[in-house]
Amino acid sequence: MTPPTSNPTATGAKREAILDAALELFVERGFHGTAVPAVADRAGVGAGTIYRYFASKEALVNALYQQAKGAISEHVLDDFPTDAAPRELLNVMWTRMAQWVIANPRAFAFLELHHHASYLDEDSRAIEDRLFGFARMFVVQAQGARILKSGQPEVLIAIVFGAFVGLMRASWEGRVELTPETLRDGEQCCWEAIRA
Amino acid sequence: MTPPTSNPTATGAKREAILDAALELFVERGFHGTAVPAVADRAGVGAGTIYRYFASKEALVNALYQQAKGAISEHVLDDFPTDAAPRELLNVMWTRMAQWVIANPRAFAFLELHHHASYLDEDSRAIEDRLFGFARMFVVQAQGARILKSGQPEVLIAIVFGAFVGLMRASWEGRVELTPETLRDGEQCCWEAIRA
Amino acid sequence: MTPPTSNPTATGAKREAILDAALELFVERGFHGTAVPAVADRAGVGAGTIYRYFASKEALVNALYQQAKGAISEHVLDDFPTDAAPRELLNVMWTRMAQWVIANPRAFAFLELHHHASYLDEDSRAIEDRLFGFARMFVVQAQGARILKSGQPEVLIAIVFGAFVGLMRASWEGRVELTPETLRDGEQCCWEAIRA
Amino acid sequence: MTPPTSNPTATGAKREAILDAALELFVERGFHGTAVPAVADRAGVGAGTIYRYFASKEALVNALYQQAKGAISEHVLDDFPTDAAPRELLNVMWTRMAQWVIANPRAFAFLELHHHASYLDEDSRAIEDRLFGFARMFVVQAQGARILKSGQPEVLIAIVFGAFVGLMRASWEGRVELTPETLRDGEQCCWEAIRA
DNA sequence: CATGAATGAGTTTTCATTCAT
DNA sequence: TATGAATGAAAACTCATTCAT
Repeated sequence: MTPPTSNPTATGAKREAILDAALELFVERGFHGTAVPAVADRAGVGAGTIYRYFASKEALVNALYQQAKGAISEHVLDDFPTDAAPRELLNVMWTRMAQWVIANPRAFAFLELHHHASYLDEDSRAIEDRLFGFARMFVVQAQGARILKSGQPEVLIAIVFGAFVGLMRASWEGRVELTPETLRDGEQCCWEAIRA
Repeated sequence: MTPPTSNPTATGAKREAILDAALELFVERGFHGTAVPAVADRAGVGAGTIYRYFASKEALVNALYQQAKGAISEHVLDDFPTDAAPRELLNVMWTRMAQWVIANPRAFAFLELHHHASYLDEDSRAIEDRLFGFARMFVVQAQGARILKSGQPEVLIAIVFGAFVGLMRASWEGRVELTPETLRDGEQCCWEAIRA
Repeated sequence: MTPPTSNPTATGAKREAILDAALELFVERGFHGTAVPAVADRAGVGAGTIYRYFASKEALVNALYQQAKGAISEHVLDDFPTDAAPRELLNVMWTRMAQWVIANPRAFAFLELHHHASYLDEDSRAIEDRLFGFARMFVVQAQGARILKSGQPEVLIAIVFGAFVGLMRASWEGRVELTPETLRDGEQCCWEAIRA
Repeated sequence: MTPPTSNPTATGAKREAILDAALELFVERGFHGTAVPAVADRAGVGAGTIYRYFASKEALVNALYQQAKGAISEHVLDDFPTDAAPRELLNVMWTRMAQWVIANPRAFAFLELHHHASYLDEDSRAIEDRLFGFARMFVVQAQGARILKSGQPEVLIAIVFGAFVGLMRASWEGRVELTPETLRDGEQCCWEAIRA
């Protein structure tokens, strides 16, 4: 009667519980600082169960990384208004990134903390940073139109993304509150940082 | 002839070698991912020797943290031209920070990676972020004088520091080259980001 | 139509598949080196199914041992020509043993490798070695008739069985080929080894 | 004062204790049936200590195998009277093998039980069986001189070595006592088994 | 002072066995 | 009856720390 996909204990429930628990603990204590049985405990499963879903602790962290990186990219780039003006493009990207971070704060923290870690495998590294690629394309266009400052496009991108991350970190650490105004102000700062 | 306590290369040589080795390894592999004997090997000392200088692995990482945080603060704030105009203050801070990071790239990476880690002790957390405090003071003053954008001063600070870190990370990861022009451009972006 | 208990392929098919798979794996990797799920995989049954036929992994290895030991004894001793001359008795025993080993090479290897293992239970140990008992009886008789060398009968038996096993091992390891001539020559050697 | 080599706790004492303990346990319970901490307990060292001397459990079993195989070969072949008559050659080989087995019963059992095991590495397999090579050479010579039976030399060798192993196993299992007479009788049986 | 061999607690991982389906 | 997902006890192995030299 109940469709299988709506059953909360359906296929994948344990896998999700493990991923959730691992995300929390890897953010709190780091990869090497987190013992597999601790993940199992928090997920409410036996220690051996983790190895039915992930070949190793490394496979688990990589699955988490690829999932999170894919999810933020998809959220930001889905139906992206490619033809909009640069100011509007910044607004869309900034707003969508902020939405995703607010909805998935731990996943964002996880991505930041595990960026370029030695236990990430080739697949994780190979996930081209689609956000970066997109951003670069638009920056180059807008530089051509003299709308943005000239110079290496990577510098402008590093500044905007850096500022975004700085704001998110300030929020985790309780130094600023992420209100709509704060976000809008931050976005405007970034626009003025890069416009010609 | 030379009194042992006054010979800087003799007395502190091993301690320095241990700190250097630990800095490298903690950046490469993280705190929990680095074995104490590995630090000893890279430092060229016996494993037991580390415990003559540091009570524990945690004490070592905290010493490193406090040393690095103190060093960058001192480099930036020493003889700080408190009375200069806001644009000049940003220039001094940005330039000195960049100088220190270029001279101590691993130490800066270490500070970024180990920020707020669970194994940092009270002393490490208690190092008030003097840079932050200074910056906040000037931002508030300049906001009062309508030179900077209004709003929470922490937002402006998060944006500028975030952009700085973003630029440094882009440099480690080879996406931008840290030339004097790049740095000057980045600084100018930040100024335009925050000025009223 | 066919009563289930009399259908040899239906009723015992899974049990046989499990025994066959276990025989292969125990020979390849040893008892402790073989995982129960690996046996299930090779047998083409579920892991839980094994426990419907055998109470434990130990029960499985013991069933295998007793089956193999019983089978070789039966093959050799069935309708044994008790009254034949010693030379003829050796021929019958040697020939039948060789037949069985050629037909059941893995079972013979299994018996050799698991002889006196700590996980064999009392029943397995208690299977009096009927071949041994028979052989001893004939050796003692033939010694009495001055046809075989005098001395402890167990020495002669150990030599003949040892030589037989040596030949079989040389065959597994590819050092000799088990042709009818080879077997006949080996038998003749053994006869000359023990005759008075 | 005391020369280091005569100090019972000198270099290697722990390594020897580990090898001895492992030899006993591998014979009693097999490779996979023996836990590393059990070896450590019996050797009177900490579990971690084993890994200071051997890279892994596999490295330990291989060291043991190579040591034992080398020792028996050396004992038998050292100063071998190459020019003696075949009957004398058999006597020397048989007697020396028996001496070594009586002095090192567990090591011989170990070699028999771990022969061709899957966890032996290339080096262990590569130890050419020098005894075999020697024996084959003499058998071929003696066959040329019509002193031994003709046919594949490997068959005669398999029979003699098989008989020897059979006798040793009968002794471990308490079926025969290894007196000088028993050994001499066994040797004579083997001679009559193979002579032309 | 400096060392590095030694250790046992803790880590990742495997596996015999159970049990809900 | 048959299954295979789940498990926890136990395996191999690592490493922070100590201490005899």
